[in-house]
Amino acid sequence: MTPVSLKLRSGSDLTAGDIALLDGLLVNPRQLNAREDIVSDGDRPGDVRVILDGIACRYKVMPSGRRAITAFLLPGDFCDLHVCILGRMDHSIGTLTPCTVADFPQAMLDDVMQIRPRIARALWWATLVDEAILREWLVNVGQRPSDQKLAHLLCELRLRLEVVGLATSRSMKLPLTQEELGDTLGISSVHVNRVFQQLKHAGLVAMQGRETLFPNLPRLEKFGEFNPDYLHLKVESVSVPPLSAGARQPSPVLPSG
Amino acid sequence: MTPVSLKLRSGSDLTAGDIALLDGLLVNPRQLNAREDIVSDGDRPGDVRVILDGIACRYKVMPSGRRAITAFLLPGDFCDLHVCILGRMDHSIGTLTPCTVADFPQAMLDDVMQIRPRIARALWWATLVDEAILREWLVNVGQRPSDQKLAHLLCELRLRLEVVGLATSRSMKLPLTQEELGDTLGISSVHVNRVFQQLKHAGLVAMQGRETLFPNLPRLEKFGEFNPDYLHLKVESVSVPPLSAGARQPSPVLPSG
DNA sequence: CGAATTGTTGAGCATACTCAAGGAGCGTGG
DNA sequence: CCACGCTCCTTGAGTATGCTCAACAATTCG
Repeated sequence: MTPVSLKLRSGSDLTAGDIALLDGLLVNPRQLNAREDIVSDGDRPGDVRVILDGIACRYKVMPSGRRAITAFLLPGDFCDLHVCILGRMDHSIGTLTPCTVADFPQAMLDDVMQIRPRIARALWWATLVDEAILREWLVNVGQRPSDQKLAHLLCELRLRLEVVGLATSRSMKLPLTQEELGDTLGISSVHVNRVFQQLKHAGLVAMQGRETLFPNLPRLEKFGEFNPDYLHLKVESVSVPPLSAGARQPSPVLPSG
Repeated sequence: MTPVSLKLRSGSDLTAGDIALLDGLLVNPRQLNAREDIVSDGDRPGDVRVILDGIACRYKVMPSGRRAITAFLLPGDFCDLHVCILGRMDHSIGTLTPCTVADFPQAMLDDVMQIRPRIARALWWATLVDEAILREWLVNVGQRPSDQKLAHLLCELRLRLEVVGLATSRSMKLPLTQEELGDTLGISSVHVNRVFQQLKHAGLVAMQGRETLFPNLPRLEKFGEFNPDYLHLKVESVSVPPLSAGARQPSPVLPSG
């Protein structure tokens, strides 16, 4: 079973037949090095790329030369489902680690979506979850102080990796540099470093070689205000008790008119 | 013609018949006051809501009580197309100004998407553009200094309003408070005020009553690093290289008939 | 006209940035 | 096996951007 079906199963209802069909349609698997583009800004790719192994990212390059990372693509994620409609890429996708990538031929995609409504629905679901993640990142990056931003991002990555079998509630292997985390959170790599140390000193994370350890995941999730609802997983969250809205200041947001 | 078809026509190819059908399916139009919720976090709404007039927003409320605005919904925008699949709202939608809202019955939606592939495609397009806007906001909020953030947001709103006939290249009527702009950009309302004044003094924007004027739109767009490509409008703008004649049409994703 | 909301300004402070230098880890080649 | 070079991490110092608090002015709306 590929990470694709692992992932889609986590949020939708696919039968064994659906899964076999899906996995069989992934063609032309290939290895890419770290720091290679899978799809570049302005491309009009024909087929849809899927990540089978490794970590990639969506990114935009600012006029200043700074890179803004807008998504992490983990095993099982689709790179550019949307390009079939929008035509041209408005951002690039590049590998962060060495990756295995496969293609999902666009013609097959059209057929499958007609013939297997459950699969069409599962792909819709994946697209919409990507959008929900974007909303959550926007909130994270826009509104929280850096220590909470980092905590939140670590929690999300851990859970998404767990879905595809690459993390546990205790640890994950996260081969990202502090600069990449900074490009994601909109803070400098120097500041990522300092904030990371704060989290370590607070006992919220630890490092063991290249493994990131979570000595106290509930506390980390509470600190990062991480509520996994936005990932829309079927499996009710393992580790997370509902975020007690321990509202520090229950000020109204939309005053009743 | 409703703003819905105005908007969808700007990015996809709808026939007069499609448009008449779409507009006819909007039922139960109603007036809402400013600062009312259209859909609330956790809801499982049945039908899809559409904004016909006024400005609404998606927002999340942080544990601190702070409101994070993740999208503006302008006339012609769909509120919650995605809920059909994801089930539960992971954020709220509320009016910012008095609004006219109508419903698009979910059953109709399913039918129409099967029978009219062009409409299905247009709705897909709208969803994907929403996602592209989110990516751009993430970059804007995460990476740019406040003055550029504000400039960029103003440019986007102006263009989106122009699409539905509510702005020109000279001016727009934007009834948002500085606090709302701050909740969107992740900066305080006080700072919005100061930055706004900088833009005015620089001659990039001006106010005339409630109209926002653009004395030098190209300069504002340059300053805000605004490149409209991410809105994926058909009307080709500035920097977009020409589509080669006889360009291959991207194949449809949903059944064509 | 009065109440409420929104916009404006100042002062002091906190968060996060830049620049810069040094250290640790790792792969490569002599 | 060690030396080298590269990348990444770490730390310090000075600075800047943006925040909070607070007061007041202007505008809107009932």
